[in-house]
Amino acid sequence: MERTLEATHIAIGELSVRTAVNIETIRYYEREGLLPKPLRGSNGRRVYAEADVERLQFLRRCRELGFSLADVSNLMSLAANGVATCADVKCVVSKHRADVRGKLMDLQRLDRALAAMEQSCPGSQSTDCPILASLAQT
Amino acid sequence: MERTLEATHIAIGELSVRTAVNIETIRYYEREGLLPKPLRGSNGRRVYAEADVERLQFLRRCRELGFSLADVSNLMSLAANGVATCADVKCVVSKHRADVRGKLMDLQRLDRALAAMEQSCPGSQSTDCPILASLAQT
DNA sequence: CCTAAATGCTGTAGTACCTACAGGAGCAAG
DNA sequence: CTTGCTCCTGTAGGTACTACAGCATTTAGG
Repeated sequence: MERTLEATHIAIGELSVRTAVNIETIRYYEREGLLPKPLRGSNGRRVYAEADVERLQFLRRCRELGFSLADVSNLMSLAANGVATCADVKCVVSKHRADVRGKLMDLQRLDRALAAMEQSCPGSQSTDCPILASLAQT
Repeated sequence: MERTLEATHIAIGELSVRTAVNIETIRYYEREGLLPKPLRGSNGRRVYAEADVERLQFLRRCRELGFSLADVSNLMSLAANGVATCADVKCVVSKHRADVRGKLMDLQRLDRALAAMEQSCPGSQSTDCPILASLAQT
């Protein structure tokens, strides 16, 4: 359990803890090409370096912001080669935000409709429910 | 093409048109047990009745309100036996609405975060993007 | 009457993003 | 030496559809 200055032999379990990403998910990202195939120790186990921690943290933050894996892949290559302009990056973000706002409005409509239903129903022991009636309306 | 008074020989295509539900989706609902297995004509094709139109419309309306298929199944059996109380139905609706409101708040947080990112970025030809910087923050 | 288009059938696979095993190997501590 | 932990591969499941492939039948037009 020695890890002093040269901490560049990171096992998948430690990577998982340090990034708060599930081990199975890490392997999944590798299969999907979002993380590079790591080196393997003589026992066949994956060996990571600090750079992998940073890459995976980037990935996790993107996912928390709701970006698709395709978007994340996109953003990563933009970040990687250093050729990306602000305009390129902002475009990805704006598209995603438009998507989020669309979903937001859908959910707001939904919430209003459900609120109306809730209000219409006394929640009593009656077997004649206005909610069912409105769902069954011919 | 005769369909005058006794219109109780409905083909799946007509059911699809009348309910605005995809044919493949209708067959999927049947497989999942949300629609009863219909009669079959001598040619093996599905034959529906008016009651099926109503059931499928009920189903579609529930889906439009974002209920899961499990919830819909639940609501349908509540509606079917006539033993359901308002309280039972309202409980399903309220749970779902709580779920929707949860997602709504998640999306609002997301939108705020994305808006902040968008504002931080000039969208210029600069290759030093504040969005990438914030995503890569160590 | 014949043919072409439309409709229907079953069964399988793909979508997005993981998560959860099964069944096995290797290594360290007690 | 045994127990327990971590790790490995490969596969299946969940959600709600959608999209074929490959075939049979029905209907409309000429």
